[in-house]
Amino acid sequence: MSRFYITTPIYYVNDEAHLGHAYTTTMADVLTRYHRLYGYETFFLTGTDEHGQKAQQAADKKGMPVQDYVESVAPRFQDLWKKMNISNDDFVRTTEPRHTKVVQDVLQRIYEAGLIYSDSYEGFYEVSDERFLTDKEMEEKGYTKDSPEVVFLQEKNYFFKMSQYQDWLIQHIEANPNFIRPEGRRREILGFLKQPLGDLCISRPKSRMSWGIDLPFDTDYVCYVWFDALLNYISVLLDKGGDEELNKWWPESHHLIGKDILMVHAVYWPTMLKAAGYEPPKSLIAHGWWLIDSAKMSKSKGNVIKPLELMDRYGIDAFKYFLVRDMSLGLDSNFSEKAMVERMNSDLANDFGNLLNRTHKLLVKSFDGVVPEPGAGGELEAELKALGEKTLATVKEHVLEFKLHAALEEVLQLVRRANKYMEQTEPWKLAKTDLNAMGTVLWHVLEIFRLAATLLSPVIPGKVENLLTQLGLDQNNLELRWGALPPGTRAGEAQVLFPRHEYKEVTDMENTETKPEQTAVAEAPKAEATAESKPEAQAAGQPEAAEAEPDNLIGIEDFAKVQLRVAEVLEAERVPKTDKLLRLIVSLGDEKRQIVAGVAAYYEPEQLIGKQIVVVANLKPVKLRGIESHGMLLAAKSEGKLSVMTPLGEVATGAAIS
RNA sequence: GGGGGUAUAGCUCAGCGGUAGAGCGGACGACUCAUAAUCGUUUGGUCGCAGGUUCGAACCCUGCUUCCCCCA
Repeated sequence: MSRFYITTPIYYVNDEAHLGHAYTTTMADVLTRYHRLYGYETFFLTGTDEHGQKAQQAADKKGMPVQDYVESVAPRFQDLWKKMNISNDDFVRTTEPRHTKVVQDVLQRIYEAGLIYSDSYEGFYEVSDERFLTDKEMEEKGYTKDSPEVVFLQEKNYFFKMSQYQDWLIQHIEANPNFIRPEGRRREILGFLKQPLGDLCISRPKSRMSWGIDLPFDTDYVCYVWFDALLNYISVLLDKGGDEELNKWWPESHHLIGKDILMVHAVYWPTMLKAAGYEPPKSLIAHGWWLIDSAKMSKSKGNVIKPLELMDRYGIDAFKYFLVRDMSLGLDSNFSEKAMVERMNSDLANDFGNLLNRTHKLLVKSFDGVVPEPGAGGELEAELKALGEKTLATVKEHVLEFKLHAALEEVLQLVRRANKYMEQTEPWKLAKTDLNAMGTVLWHVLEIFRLAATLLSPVIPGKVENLLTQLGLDQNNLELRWGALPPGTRAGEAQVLFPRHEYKEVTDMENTETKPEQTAVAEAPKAEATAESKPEAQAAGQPEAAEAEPDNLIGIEDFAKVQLRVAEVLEAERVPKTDKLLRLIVSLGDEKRQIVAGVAAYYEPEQLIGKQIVVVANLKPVKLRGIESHGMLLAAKSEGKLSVMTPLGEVATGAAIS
């Protein structure tokens, strides 16, 4: 039996899941489901990377042991994949003994083979980035030896003799054209390997960073996170069944990764495996990024698309369909909600869903919902059969080359052909003249639909289940051959499979329409610096309030509309290219919020971190510089000075203010 | 500074030596079984710029430029 082993990167446990994570995992899932459909034995692995400084820092900030912290956040990814109906076979966490054990075994083995040596290094170390900087980087980042961001360190470390595998690696890449895909990425790596390859530092002294896997030969050190993380791809297999299990899957192993981590997968990883006595994986597939307004998606730009929100609004299957359909392998794609809605409407609602709906109605009206026996059929029907069979073959070709977007387009062509066929034959007219002919038409339309549904089932498994019910079929009817639709089955209730969605573009017009709140909020960056009268004006929603009549007194009920709460600032950073805005992540005790505040001219980000502040909690979210701001902080301003409001004594974060 | 990718219709992309393509969008028409759907017709491009090779270049070569990635 053919096999297929696919992995996603293990995601950093501290990261909040975003579109990129959802995309990679969805692609891996869809590829796995296709291979299953084609009869492959499959293994699909994903997981979380839980070691390293960032997890440690996050735990410290919360004042909890790092292991506890990791336990608390690790389920976030698992829950998301469950919600997204992802069919991974296993979920590995790098803090699990089954993983750490293998990492130590491999380290020990490489060490004993004389492939690890110790050396000392000195230089400036950037704390936030966990790495040493070159002189030039120091200069570029504007650091001096006294900068708080860097410390001068001299330390001994362990190095893996990666350099000695350079020639072997070049040869391997050249001899295996499909090892790195797409082709452009392969050339990139080969270009990189023209320069001498260095050795790889694989240790971190515990004095500096202790959250990691101990080096078995020197317990004063922990293992470098990448070395640790990469081994997940084999640790699960080795733990499960030793070399036998590994040998079963490894020859058919594929790593699906983002282009940003290609270097470690194409250079570190094969050489590590080689040193440990294993073969490189069969292939690396590097995909592009989802760009938003052509900018890289990043937390600091605040343009992080939250997959959960979009899924709730548009449905999981439609969302996955869009992701798979709209990115071509290897290239970056622009994400826009508009493009997504258009894609879902035209492909899924209009072409695919509506085909089922119109056929179902005809079937019920003229055949009491029972799938008719097809007649012999003529040229048109022969053409449909030929197209169906061609589509089966082409889709499989595309899938085996990881070209899922092309595969989906192929299926949609088949669906469009079926809609056209109905216009050509007009079965609603045949209902009055020739029921046999109508039956032949309906059977052919339904057979195309069944075939298309089968070929889409890896992408929209939930909806396919629904549509099978509507047609009175089940999973066994998802056969990959023309003609498998059994006449005589009785259809179930009709339902709209994919509803159409309207996309409302947020235009300037609309912004002005909702003037009372919107205008006020939109000016928040300026306003916050002069925030005194803000809450009242906004909560009341009264433009008049801003005009400040002499006796603009309000009742207690007006004040009660404003929810003021105590928040703790967890993170703060400047919004790039602005001199007034800070982006804050605050805790309200039970939830986290992102707030953009116009206080950068008065406060350094560090001054606010850890402080308790007062925020308006029930303010409508608004985007400032493309960053969502959910709430605003209170500050007093006088004579060009500004002071952020803070409670006089210690109170619980999230406490209500009245 | 070096390496690599990318640039084709309003949008998303395919084509990679032989008369510029698809889907979406726009316009017009047809139909009415259907989710303002579907079907047909149509609109629409000095293929980033400038040179070169060739009988012939979107495609090969050289040099620029845009955006992006990697390395230093």
